[in-house]
Amino acid sequence: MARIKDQHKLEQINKAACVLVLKTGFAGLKMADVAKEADVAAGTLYVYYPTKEALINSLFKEVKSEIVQVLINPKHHSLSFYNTFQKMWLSYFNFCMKFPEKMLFVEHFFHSGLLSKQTIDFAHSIMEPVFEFIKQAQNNELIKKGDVLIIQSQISGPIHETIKLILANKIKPTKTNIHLCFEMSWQAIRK
Amino acid sequence: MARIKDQHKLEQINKAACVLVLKTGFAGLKMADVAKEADVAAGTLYVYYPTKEALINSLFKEVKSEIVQVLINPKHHSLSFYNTFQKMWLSYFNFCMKFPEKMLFVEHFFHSGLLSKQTIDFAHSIMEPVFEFIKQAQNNELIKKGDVLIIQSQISGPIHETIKLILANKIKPTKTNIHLCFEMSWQAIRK
DNA sequence: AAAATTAATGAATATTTATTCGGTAATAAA
DNA sequence: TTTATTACCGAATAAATATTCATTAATTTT
Repeated sequence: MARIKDQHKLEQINKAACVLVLKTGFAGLKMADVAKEADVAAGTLYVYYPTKEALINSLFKEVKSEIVQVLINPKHHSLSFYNTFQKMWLSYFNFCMKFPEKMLFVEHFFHSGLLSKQTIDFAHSIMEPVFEFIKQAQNNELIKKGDVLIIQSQISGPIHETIKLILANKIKPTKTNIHLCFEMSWQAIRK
Repeated sequence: MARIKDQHKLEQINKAACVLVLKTGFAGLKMADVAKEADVAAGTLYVYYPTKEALINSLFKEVKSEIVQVLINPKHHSLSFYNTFQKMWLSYFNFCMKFPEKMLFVEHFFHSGLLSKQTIDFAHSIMEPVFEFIKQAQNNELIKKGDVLIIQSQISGPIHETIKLILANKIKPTKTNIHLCFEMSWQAIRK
């Protein structure tokens, strides 16, 4: 009956927005630039999102979901905790290396004041399975007790900082460096 | 011969900028808002800084210097490495708790693309004494070998994430939580 | 193939925000 | 006390940026 929206175009827009956040920081995120990078007209952005704020919130949710999916890979759940943790850690590290713009996008916007409360709550709730995974390990006396959020920050914090240093060309993503980063996180959380 | 600049007013402006970054994120940093928060006229900002970019760069350098001064307190240098490290860690943690706007300001802007290369280089060079401290401990076989930047990211990363969680009211800054955070970092870096 | 529907366009417009500047007020030197 | 100098003000302006909308192009249905 009518022309339908081009899903590919939406992906182009989302990717463009992520890439630009990485390149220019999110203070520099301009709708005109997003349109140019996505190779669409400025007006087209408003076919998919009513406002810039909506674009950012929607994109944030999508990327955050993608990250959680990277973390909770059912394929890794049959293994021992250490092995599952190791796979999880590596998956996330590799994801960040492959799509630094996505990691930075989420990092930058999370505490930016630009996201709606609804979006923030969504971000926390979607992480529940990950927290459950940590809690179970605590109950089995495999890792330290305490608030799961603090445990988690000991894992994600160093990864993020390390990736940033790699992006800034201050360190190289060598096997040695990556292994050191993982090993330290493991020593941090283990009993 | 003439009226002189009011140092206090400059401090007001700097503090206002930091506070607003914390409140609204730095994408929302507007010169008019800074002026209002600092209780000065918009034009006054341009007495102290030629542009918004200059304001941000100057402020960044100032706050980063302040942070480094917190880290390298000569009073702590006579102690054992563990004790010095502990004091250092606590000083920094307390600083972040007391002035979260400063920590977040530096965090946010460091990878924002808004800082000049000169400012970024300054930030790295000023950290040298801290890196030296870490290297010495490595030579004395007290902590793990490897790139000092990776060691450092294992310490600052969790602190930053934890402070952010506290600010977001997701966890409380109890003795237990703070101690857990410290203990994990120590276990991460120790030999 | 024609009609109907809506995606897509991009120049024009609205809005927001950085910056300027003529005037005023405060302070230091003469 | 007078004069010189400059901080300070804030409304006006300039610049940057988000958003609209009349039009066109593409796609689906009949």
